[in-house]
Amino acid sequence: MTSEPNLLAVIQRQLGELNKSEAKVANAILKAPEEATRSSIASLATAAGVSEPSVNRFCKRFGATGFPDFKLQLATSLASGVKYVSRAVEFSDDINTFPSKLFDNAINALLTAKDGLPLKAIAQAVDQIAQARRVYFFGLGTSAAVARDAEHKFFRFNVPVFTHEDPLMQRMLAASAGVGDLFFFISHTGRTKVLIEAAEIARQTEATIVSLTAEGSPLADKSHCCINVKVEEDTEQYLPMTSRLVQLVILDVLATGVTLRRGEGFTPHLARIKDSLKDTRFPTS
Amino acid sequence: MTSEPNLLAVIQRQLGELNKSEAKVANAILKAPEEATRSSIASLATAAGVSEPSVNRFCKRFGATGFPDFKLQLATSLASGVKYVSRAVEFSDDINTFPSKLFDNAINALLTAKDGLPLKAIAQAVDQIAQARRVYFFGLGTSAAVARDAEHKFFRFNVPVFTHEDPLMQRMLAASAGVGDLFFFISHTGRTKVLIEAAEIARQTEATIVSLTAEGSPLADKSHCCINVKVEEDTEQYLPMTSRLVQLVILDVLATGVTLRRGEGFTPHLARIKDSLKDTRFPTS
DNA sequence: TGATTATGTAGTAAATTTACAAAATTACAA
DNA sequence: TTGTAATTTTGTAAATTTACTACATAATCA
Repeated sequence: MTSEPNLLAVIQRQLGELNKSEAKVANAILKAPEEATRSSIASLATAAGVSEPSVNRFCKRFGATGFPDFKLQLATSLASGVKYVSRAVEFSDDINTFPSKLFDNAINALLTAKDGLPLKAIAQAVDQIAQARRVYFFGLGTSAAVARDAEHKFFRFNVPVFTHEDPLMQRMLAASAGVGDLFFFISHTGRTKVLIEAAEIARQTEATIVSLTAEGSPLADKSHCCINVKVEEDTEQYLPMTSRLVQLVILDVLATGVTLRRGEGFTPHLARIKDSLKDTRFPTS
Repeated sequence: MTSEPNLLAVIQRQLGELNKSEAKVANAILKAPEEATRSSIASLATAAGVSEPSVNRFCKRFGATGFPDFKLQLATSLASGVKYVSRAVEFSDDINTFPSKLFDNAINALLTAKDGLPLKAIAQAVDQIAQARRVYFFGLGTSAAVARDAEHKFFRFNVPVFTHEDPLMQRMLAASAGVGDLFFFISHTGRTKVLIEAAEIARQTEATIVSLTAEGSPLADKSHCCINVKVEEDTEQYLPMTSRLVQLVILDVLATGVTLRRGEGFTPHLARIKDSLKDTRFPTS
């Protein structure tokens, strides 16, 4: 059963090849798709100005087993695409509206990213990280925080990691790199000059270069392996919030990938690290 | 009509408060959600081992007008991208399964957080940050990265911010605090000793203490204003990934809230900061 | 004009909902 | 505890709505 991702588009496309009454039904649905999912075959027939069997035949024509099945497909199709519309925060917003807008945008970004996940690049990056002797996470500005986060994560997963926010340190480390070193660059835009320069320098060594950045950016060009993050700038007014969230989750994916490669025997190690933090905390009552 | 983004999660959450037969229906649906959207009330009743009206009552309990409406909502919810309630990564997972699991968990966490957003505390925190002379963001471990992120964010929004990862610096700054100082503590567990100690020290001054942490934790007790993050530890194997994402979005909410308070006249300032970064980047072709 | 296709009518079957009664559970008093 | 009344939960059966099928009529085309 191939559930069509965009049923409305299919209906639209076939409009010309439909019978008169089928076209009427099509138009009625196109005019108010949401409503169509909620109405009975009788009311839709009335709305379209045709008989009930015509509606039924229309449904079967589009691959459904009947009217209820069609409604289901339509609802599914409507939901998959435009569920979370990105909504920009406006100055007229108040406490009841803007927080959920921001959450919706974040959720939307993750959903979009999940759909277009570059699995091949991720798998490759996992391989390379797992094999690396040392991993350097480099980022600047907000991406520095992401790099710092990656450091924490991978450190727990027993990968020898280093982070530096200082561009000069980044250059020097890049210059002195060798086989087994992996440089992981994180950048929202992929156009930050000093970061690209560091990547260039590293590229001249035997080191591996992986980046988490925008597709087709200068930084992506310099990398052996680039994990593309789909960037939707529209809603990002002044801070790349949503793309940063996506970056964090992707780093989590990478860390998890590395752990899975280690296999089940690695679990005690994680437990030990978790235990080591126990004494720094107040016990749960 | 508030169409629930993740109906399955809602059902899962309410499982405990359901009647016996309602719970049977819930389990049958959770076990095979896709199938449920395609079956009749009769077959679902049989599958759950209850009568048809019980299924109908179940549907109404969850805000639907009846069984067909419920199926529609369920289908919509399933299509919106988040397939399952919360799925732990297992060692048998491969590249095709675990990345989407992690994304699903992240999305779920944000959806859940969005539902139970402590708007009052957030509004209060926005007020306090907007009025503060200085804001210190303190966190340790993974929360330090979140604090660092907050620094970047609020800095852009022209709030005088400081971050320190060093517990000793945190104590000293806390000790020398005065009126107009705001300490913002970030902690996943709210039980990190050194952080709580810093909060205690700050509490003895005239400073304001805000925390982003777990409800009812020792850290929350020390705060004038606590923004609770609902923590779902179940899926968090060794890293508090999802709660960190929630923290980040909430910080974004706070920063946005502060900006909105500033009013429209503040926009040029943001544009200027954005411009100042222009020369550090390669232009878009 | 005959053949073919399209559409509607009416009846039937299926699915859903409602009303009500039986069963189970709970609360409370002896 | 134990029994009883009140309340809630659940199921049965009937009513209603909804969807489908078979067939007849209308429209279209060769």
